[in-house]
Amino acid sequence: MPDTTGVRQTNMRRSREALLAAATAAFLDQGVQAPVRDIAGRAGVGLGTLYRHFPTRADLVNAVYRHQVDECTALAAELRNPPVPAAEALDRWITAFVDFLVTKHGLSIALHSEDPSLASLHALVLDELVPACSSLLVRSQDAGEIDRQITAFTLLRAIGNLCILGPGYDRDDAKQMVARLLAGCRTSAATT
Amino acid sequence: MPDTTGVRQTNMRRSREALLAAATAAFLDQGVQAPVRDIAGRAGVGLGTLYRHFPTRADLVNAVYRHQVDECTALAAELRNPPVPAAEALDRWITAFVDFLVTKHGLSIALHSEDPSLASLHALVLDELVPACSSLLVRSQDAGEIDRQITAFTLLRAIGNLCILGPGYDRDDAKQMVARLLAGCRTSAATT
Amino acid sequence: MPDTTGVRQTNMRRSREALLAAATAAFLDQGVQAPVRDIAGRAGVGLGTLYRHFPTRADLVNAVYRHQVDECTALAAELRNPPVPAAEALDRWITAFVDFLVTKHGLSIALHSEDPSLASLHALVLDELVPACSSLLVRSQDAGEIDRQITAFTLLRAIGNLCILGPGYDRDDAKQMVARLLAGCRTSAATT
Amino acid sequence: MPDTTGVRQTNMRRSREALLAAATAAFLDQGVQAPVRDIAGRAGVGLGTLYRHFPTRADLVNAVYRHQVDECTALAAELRNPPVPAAEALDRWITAFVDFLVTKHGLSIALHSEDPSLASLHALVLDELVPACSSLLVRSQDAGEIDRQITAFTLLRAIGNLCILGPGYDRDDAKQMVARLLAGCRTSAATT
DNA sequence: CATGAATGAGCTTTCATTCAT
DNA sequence: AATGAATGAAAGCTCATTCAT
Repeated sequence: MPDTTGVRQTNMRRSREALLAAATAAFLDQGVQAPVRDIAGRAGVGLGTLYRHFPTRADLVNAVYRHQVDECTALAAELRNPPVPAAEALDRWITAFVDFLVTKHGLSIALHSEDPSLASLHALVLDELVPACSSLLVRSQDAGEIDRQITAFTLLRAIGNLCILGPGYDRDDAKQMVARLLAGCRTSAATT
Repeated sequence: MPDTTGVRQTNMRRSREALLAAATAAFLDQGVQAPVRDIAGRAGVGLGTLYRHFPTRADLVNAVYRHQVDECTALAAELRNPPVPAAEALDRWITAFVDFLVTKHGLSIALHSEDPSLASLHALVLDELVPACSSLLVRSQDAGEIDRQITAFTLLRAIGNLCILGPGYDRDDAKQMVARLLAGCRTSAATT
Repeated sequence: MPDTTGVRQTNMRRSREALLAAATAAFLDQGVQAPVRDIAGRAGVGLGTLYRHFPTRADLVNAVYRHQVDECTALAAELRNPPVPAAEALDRWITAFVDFLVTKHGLSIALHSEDPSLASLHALVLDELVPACSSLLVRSQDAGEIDRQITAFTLLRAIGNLCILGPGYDRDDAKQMVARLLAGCRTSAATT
Repeated sequence: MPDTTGVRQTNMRRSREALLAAATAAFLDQGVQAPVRDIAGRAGVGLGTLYRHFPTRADLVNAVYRHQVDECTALAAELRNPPVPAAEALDRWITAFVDFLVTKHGLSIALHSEDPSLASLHALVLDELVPACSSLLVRSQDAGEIDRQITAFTLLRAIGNLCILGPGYDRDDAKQMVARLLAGCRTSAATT
């Protein structure tokens, strides 16, 4: 009996990744509501295969966005490593975060869905992204550069919102708006 | 046979309004995806009646939000009447707009739906709200208070986005974020 | 506006009854597991109609068997009316009950399904048939004809079991076996 | 290259037996409808192995119950050996049979399934259990103790039915009912 | 005009069965 | 021979839409 485990795992991985890619694309095209059949179809696999890898729709949705969130977190870790000035570090992370959001804007949209199957996605963001942002934010606040009123969660949420694109409101608009929001969060700016 | 035309028209109007109210409420509770049956049910009319008044779902959705948009525009007109200083006028209009959005936040959500049946809703906003905002915005820009880069459309869109609420991000958070965004739009603020 | 309520109710009733008949037949042919689609098909109505009348599968199943159980109970009431001797009354009721069971033997089968959707069916039997039987049984026991150890529930259950037919075991076999079981329940008979 | 035939056969046998045990357990827990995957899982073997040993579901079902039927037959043979009085021999065999049925009550249930894949199971019972019972039954009938009308098949079937347990109807109830049925089969008892 | 019963396409999910490894 | 990943045909159920009354 030859050991075929490696090969099989490779094939499974291939299926899994095809499904993730298909789902990502489908969510972008049709929203998070995209029928699983379509996703399986795009991925070139059967329905059963989809369900083997992602037993419930929520599992698939989460996997897709966890992937994206993970990339975000990793990005944050990288940016935290070199000891850059607090303000610049926060700026750069947010810039990267926004870049990420507007590129794979499925996330922004998904984050606002009322769909109960996305409940855990919100938790994910809370658990991963908020701390990542918080560490940099607090440093900026300690340096007296950002208003202490701002919380990482609210900031992320607002940025997430600003990155929901649409006709006539593109990536550059979103980036500009985020930059202006940040400017308004600096201690020098007057608030309501 | 008595002429019942008047009565009929009254009844139709009543149905129409009941449906609009029901749809507004339903979209708030369950999102724009609310089942038509629920809406008819809330309105206390039959399904056929709903379909008579709003042959397509888009018709209903638009009607609902046109109503809300109209209220917005009226509000803008009122605010434009007294010759207040440019900056204050803009501030107050936006404050009112935000108040409106976060109260009937169905609009914010609907504005970002990918649903093709909402295409005309976007046009509506363009045609009504953008001019309303623009008049005040331009005055502020002429007074050198707001950066000339800002367009009414982008600003409205960004504000609309910031007003998408969610758990942990409530009306006050949205208001604060909008205020900070506005602060960041002032000429004194540094931008990216 | 003509009052069409009566007509509509008639049509609904027709659908309902077609569904009940179809379900009864389907349960007989294919067991209680018969697909709802098949039942709707047999009834000549759409799936939605089935769900309108019987929102859950359990509702349908119960409706079908409640009908049968009700007939049983009515039968019992009739038999109780004339003041016949205790032993004869019990005999006749059980004879009728058996007749009923072996004719519409869907009931016997359904009663033994482990399907959780049939939980309420069991309750139904308990609530309706057990008392019906019990009244006659107790009279026989008071007359010293039936062993006091026997309970109505156990007796019904046993009879129900004996009436599960199969190839080589037909109605007459079941009737004979029930008669012998009853004979064994008389006080004169020796027990284990 | 060593001769691995023996080892292989041992492994196959092991798989087979694991599958039989697993299926027996599964049928008990979940009924004869238990998913094949579950059975393979319980047995700790792959799905392919299950299909190799039992190409059709009927094969598996039959194998499981043949095993149980065989135990029954063996039991019968044992009981037939010592020359006990006819009545007692029959009593004891039936007692044992009932004990067996109510313990591994999967059999009783399976015997009444309408599933066509169980057709051959009925034949099995006919071929093995009926003769076993018949030999003892006839002796009792020859001794004038049991009514000549009774056939082994009908008796077995009736007993099998009485042994279908359920909530409120346990082993002891079944045993009592069987005893009473037997009592009713004695020549002294009056029948319908 | 209004009603709501009926329809059936479409969705998620399960599971028997096949077959490459 | 054994494995289990993949397949796809159902099944239960929802809901937009039609249309007889």
